[in-house]
Amino acid sequence: MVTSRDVAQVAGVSQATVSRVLRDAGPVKDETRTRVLEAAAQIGYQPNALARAMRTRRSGTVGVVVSDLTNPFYPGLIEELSAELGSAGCRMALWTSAGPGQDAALEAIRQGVLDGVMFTAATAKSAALREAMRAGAPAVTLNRAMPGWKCDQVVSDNRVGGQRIARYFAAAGHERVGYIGGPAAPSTSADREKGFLSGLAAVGLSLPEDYRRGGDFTYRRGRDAMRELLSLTRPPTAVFCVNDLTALGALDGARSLGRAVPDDVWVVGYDDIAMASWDAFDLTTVRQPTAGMARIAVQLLLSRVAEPATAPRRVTMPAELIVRGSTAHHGGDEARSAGKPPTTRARRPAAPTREPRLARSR
Amino acid sequence: MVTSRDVAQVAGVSQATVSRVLRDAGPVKDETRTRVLEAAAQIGYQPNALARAMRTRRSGTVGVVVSDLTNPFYPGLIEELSAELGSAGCRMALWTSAGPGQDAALEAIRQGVLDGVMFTAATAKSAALREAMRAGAPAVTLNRAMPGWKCDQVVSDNRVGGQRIARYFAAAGHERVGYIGGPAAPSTSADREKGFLSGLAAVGLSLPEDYRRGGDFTYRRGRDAMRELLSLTRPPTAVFCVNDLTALGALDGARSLGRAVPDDVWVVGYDDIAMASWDAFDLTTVRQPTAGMARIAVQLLLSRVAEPATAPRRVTMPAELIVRGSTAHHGGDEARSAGKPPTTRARRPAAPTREPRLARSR
DNA sequence: GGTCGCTATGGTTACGTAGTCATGACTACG
DNA sequence: CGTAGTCATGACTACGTAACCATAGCGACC
Repeated sequence: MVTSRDVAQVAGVSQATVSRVLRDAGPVKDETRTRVLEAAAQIGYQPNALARAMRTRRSGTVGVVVSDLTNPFYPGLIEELSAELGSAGCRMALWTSAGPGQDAALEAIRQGVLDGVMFTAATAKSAALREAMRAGAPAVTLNRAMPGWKCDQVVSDNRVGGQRIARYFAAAGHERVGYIGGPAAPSTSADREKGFLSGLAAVGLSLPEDYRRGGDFTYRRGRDAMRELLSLTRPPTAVFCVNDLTALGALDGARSLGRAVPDDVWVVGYDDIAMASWDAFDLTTVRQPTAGMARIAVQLLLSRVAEPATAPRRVTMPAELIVRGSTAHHGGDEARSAGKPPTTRARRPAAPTREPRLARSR
Repeated sequence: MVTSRDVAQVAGVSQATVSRVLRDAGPVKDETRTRVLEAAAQIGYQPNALARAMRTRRSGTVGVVVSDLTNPFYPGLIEELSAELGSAGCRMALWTSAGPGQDAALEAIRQGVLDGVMFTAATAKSAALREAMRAGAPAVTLNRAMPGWKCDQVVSDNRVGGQRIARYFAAAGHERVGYIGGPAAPSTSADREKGFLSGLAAVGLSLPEDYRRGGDFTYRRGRDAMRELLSLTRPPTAVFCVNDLTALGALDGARSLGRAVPDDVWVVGYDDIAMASWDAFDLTTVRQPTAGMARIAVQLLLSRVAEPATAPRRVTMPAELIVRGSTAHHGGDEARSAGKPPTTRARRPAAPTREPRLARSR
């Protein structure tokens, strides 16, 4: 291994000067600087990050704990986090919270290998987050609001997102609306549900227990829950699903019972994962600004690494309703008479993606 | 921070003894051991991984470079890698090869923060892999065969996988078969294509240029390519897609033209991603043993970390044809006459997943 | 012309651990 | 009972870097 001492020897200076040059810290004569840099390049010197980390107590690595990579929302988020961290000169260590991932991340914090942690799956019961904060590690929850927790938080406005969908349903004249939810603990599902309920209440609609199903963010549960809803004697005509994966299952559940979407029932999801825009689904959904959320999460975390004592911050970003073919022509007779082959689902040729509240198609 | 010296002081021993106890190395009296362990627990000692890494030249972190997280095959693989690495006591640092990810991983190697690297997106042009090996870092390519490269390699048998599909098509009586491929560089697409072609040749079938489309592993390209194929005057009756994502696009492309799957055209993918078994797709595909591949990749990498001089190894694992509803009732009139509502795709109620070569339904 | 202050640099140490070497206590054996 | 060998432990150092402190050189100012 080639060390800064080797560089010093080649350049004819001391190791201290090499360190100064490479960190661009302290006064160095221009001529000396170039001599050192040339020597470093010549012998292929790369600073040892471990030694540097030990000395500075800064590892340059950020931990990310993600709940479930099989939900495509998270891979997208990770890609953006990875890009942001990379451009900030940081590495990313990844754990999945399934299994011992949370504890492994916590262990890494305690062992000093992480400058901070990002939790994308935190709930009020998260022992790992609590312990991480107790250990004094900078921590950010991403996509999770943690009321009362003294950590930085980045979320999109799930409550408003849910409200919008309620208004969207109501504006289209739906009276029997259904809801397929998620686990109780995550703030995402809780907030979306609260927003949806309050939005319904605001327009004079209610959500009977019959029209309300629990879920677990998965395709399978969405499919089964939708089948249950559509098997009711008076099934809902519009169903909001707590996330896209659930909604995709709901779509398939509806089709498996021979119901047409959107003609017989509207389906709306949440997240705008890539698949939502696929032809097979063409799902109306709410898009979270994941790129912006990732960028802000990284900013918050790194600023807290630099300045640990700042007061906890919460950033809430707006969400956007994306209208596609799984809604919007309620009772659309023009679609049924379009003369399409029987094996093709009726679908609007192009879906507008703006002005959600005005999107009613008749 | 609490150090091993603090533990030593509390336990009334030297720091060296604390180190011996915690690494379980060297002779230590039982009584001393318990005293040290109690002291460590009492003051909440956690060894500093950075200092340990610097001393041992072993960071306990493995780098993973993945090409494209939006292809669900990779999240699945990562989850399994994460679990395997975790149970081996290693951390995982993740980069995406899009953007500067490859170089960032290489930099991490040179800076000594990684014990080794896993490349899931390597091609013959991979500068990062070449440089990593030149730097002497243990490296494993996962899901990529690199003929002539002196690195450990873990792949499934993509050639045999392609051959099986050719035989499967031929056994069902298909004479006009199509192929939607992938980029030329990755061994996965190249081997699947070679296998498919040789399999066709073995049963006396050929693949005309018209029936052969290039691709890029994406849904969109699969959809567009399928539309092109089905717009031919004599379109293929069975299409093999180089991966599932392409095949899902192909399914939607076929439907968008009003063609029924599998009645008008069979579609087969490769990877068996979670979505392939969804009702909306019900895709016949080839399953790679990802869990086993991940386990072996970790084994190979860690064994090379321990013993860098061993000869490069390549492990090829078998792939398995999974038959679902996107194939298997070629010309199935019973499906067309099933009386389902026009907006629902015809589909077999339950798909057998075994005995591929005998699966023809008439 | 002496002192102050600034620049440029080198010597040295510390980060927390693992490993090397030395040493004392104790056991076994002739 | 002396010695060889083993066990148990402590003192010390090195890993590669950053940071602290000292110092030499030099110009400016009174």
